[in-house]
Amino acid sequence: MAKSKGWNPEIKRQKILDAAIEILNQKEYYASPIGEIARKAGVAKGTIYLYFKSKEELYFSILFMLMDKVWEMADEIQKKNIPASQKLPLFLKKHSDFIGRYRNIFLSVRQNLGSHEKKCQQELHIKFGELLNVIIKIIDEGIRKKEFKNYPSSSLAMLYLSFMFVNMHQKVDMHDKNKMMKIDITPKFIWDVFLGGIAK
Amino acid sequence: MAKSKGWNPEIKRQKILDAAIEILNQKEYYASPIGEIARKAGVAKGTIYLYFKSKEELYFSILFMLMDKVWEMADEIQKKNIPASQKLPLFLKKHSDFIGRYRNIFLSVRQNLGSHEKKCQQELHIKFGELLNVIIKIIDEGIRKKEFKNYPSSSLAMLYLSFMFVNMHQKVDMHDKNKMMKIDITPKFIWDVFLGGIAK
Amino acid sequence: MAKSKGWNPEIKRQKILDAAIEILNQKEYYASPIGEIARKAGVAKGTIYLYFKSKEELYFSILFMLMDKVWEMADEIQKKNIPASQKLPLFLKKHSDFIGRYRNIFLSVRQNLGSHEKKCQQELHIKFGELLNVIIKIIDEGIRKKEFKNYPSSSLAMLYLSFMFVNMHQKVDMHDKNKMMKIDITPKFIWDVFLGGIAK
Amino acid sequence: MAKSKGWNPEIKRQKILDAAIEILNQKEYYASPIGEIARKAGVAKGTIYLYFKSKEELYFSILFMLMDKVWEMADEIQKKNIPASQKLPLFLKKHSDFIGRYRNIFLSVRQNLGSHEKKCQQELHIKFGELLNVIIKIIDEGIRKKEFKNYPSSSLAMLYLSFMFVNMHQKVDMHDKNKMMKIDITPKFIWDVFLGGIAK
DNA sequence: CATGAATGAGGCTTCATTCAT
DNA sequence: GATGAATGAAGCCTCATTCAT
Repeated sequence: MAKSKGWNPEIKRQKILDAAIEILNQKEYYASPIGEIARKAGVAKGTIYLYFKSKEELYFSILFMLMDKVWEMADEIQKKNIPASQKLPLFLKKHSDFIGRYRNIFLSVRQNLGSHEKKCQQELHIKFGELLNVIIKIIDEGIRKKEFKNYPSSSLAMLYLSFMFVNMHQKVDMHDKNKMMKIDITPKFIWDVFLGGIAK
Repeated sequence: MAKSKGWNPEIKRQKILDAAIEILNQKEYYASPIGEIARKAGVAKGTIYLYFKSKEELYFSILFMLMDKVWEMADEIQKKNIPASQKLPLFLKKHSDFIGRYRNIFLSVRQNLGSHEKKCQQELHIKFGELLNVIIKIIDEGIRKKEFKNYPSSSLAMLYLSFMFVNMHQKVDMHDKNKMMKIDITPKFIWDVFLGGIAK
Repeated sequence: MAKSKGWNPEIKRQKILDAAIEILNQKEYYASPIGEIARKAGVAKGTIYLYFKSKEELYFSILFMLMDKVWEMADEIQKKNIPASQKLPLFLKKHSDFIGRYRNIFLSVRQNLGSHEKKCQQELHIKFGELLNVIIKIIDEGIRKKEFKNYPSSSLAMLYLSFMFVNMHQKVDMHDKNKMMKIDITPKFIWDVFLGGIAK
Repeated sequence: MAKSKGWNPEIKRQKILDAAIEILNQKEYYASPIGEIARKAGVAKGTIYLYFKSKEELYFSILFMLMDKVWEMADEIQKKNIPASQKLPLFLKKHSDFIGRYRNIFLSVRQNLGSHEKKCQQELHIKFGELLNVIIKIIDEGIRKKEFKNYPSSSLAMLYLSFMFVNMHQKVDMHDKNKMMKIDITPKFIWDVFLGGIAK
């Protein structure tokens, strides 16, 4: 801040984060060398260590950033003046695009929940709690307004959030019919089921 | 000759698999050195390579085994002479314990779907297709019998299967209330929502 | 010797040697696992260690055997009642077939002259000396009979023996003419040059 | 930038090459661990991989370098304005020292001609062809000028080149006389025989 | 004698991290 | 601040050798 000739450390930091996100979304953490991230970011390997203490910190910085963005989306929607039964599908749709671009990173979060780095794991946990909280608020509101059944809101919110990780638009091999089948799951479909159930 | 008396390759193979499963369920593939698996299995590193061609083959053997078991559960239930609307929650309940013990391994499957080792990836894909197929059969049956709405059965099956990965009985930090909250999601709860929806 | 039911350890020993020779002639010593030799010989890995103290001893046993055979060839020819100028090309021709089949093993001898295993290296050295001796005898005889010039016979013998390792019937890429060229070196050609020189 | 002052990649590369050459000249490729080469070069194991993609590439770099030097020697002599019958012994003498220091490496070339790494093997083959070509030119010239007999020049060249691998100045155990004998083969001696033959 | 499962040392290679420039 | 050469720990895997059967 307030550096002389229009140079901004935040910009370089972001460049590194962007490069890392792109790579970490394609490959596993352990298959994504710092060197490759540095090359894609257009900086030297050593430079990354000026902005992040370690590879792990870089990784968690990404997760935090993404979680924050998801939280912002949810929070923004939560504040809207529309019924809860419109907020939830709206958020589902909005973040489905967002998540789509970062699905692998998010999946790895869940897998790594329970790793070493205590400090970061905890913060991640907290951030997840905050997100869950926003959803709970929306659901509580819906229940209060008699839009939703009187299920425990936290459990509903948890179930709802797990839809974040549903693979949309999957292609699956169906062996006995000997051909590839495209299974189109849309946010709208998920919401319809979540709202109305499948029972006739 | 020589392997006469009390020697059984299957037992040792299983010992290795068990050790690997335990470790791979805690950490990522890349964070689970063969040496650690060997130590836990009580054998030498080299011994593992008598039973598995490579670390990757060991990994996929586990995935295949687990997928097969899940498929068997589903298939067994599918053949029962009860309505589809009882089959689905039954499967959900039955495998929820099973999955619980191996959740992280299953999660890593999803993350890694799309990695290197073409041959194995394909087989995994096929196995997943077979599992999906069993669920589709059940749902198709339910639709035919007018138990379920007329949604595309493959999409419903996919959504249903994604419940496999829902974290049951979660503990989550709720920051603004400054305390840990236990969120109890049971198979029954999931099924109630899936069947009847949340709309009042 | 004198075992009961017509069983002969020498036969099994030879079977192992034959298998090892075949493999060691195709690949390097370090690229020829004992296991592969055992498989080709139709015995168990452990069995090899009943006949040879170590892989290295097996290797040297082969070298010794081959050297002995070459020596026998030379010695047999040396004793013939023909002029030295016929003995040398005869030996050249005879052993060129023999060597052809075992060239790589022989080449590795030269390369390994100077390794660890003092004991074996020394014996190999001695065996080479004995072979050299036979050739020297022939040449000395030729010199005495005025067939050959009065060069130091040991040096001539050494030079002569080095022809053992000439690659006969080579195919070589000639780049500037952009095609493969077959270079046919025969024992007779070598002898003609050795005897008469290339000067016009 | 940063590599500014006293740093030269070629120097370190050469240091590694020198160390590798020294070791590879004493032992087989497979008996020469990268670790030992690194230690002799005074660098860490990992450093070697900054300059060479793999152990195999390091090995072939050495072979290429040596082959190039031999080729240069030959080419330089070929261009001289002296009769072919002086060029050949000159080359023999000049490279005999050079080869002497690297004999085992050269021998391993011959042994390994026909191994894995297709790409490198082929380049090596081509380099050998180029060297052979220079010698052929000299011999062709000698034949044209009636210095040499009208033998096929390629075969003569091949035979001539095989003298590269003759062990000069050998010490051999002569067992029946119970003493070590020194056999002094000089380039001049080889040339005398090659030129004039041994026949009286 | 014969077997082959088991061992573990040791080889190659990758990559996070450091540090002199 | 920025760089990237250097490091060396650590991972996967092979294979000579042993030993219980």
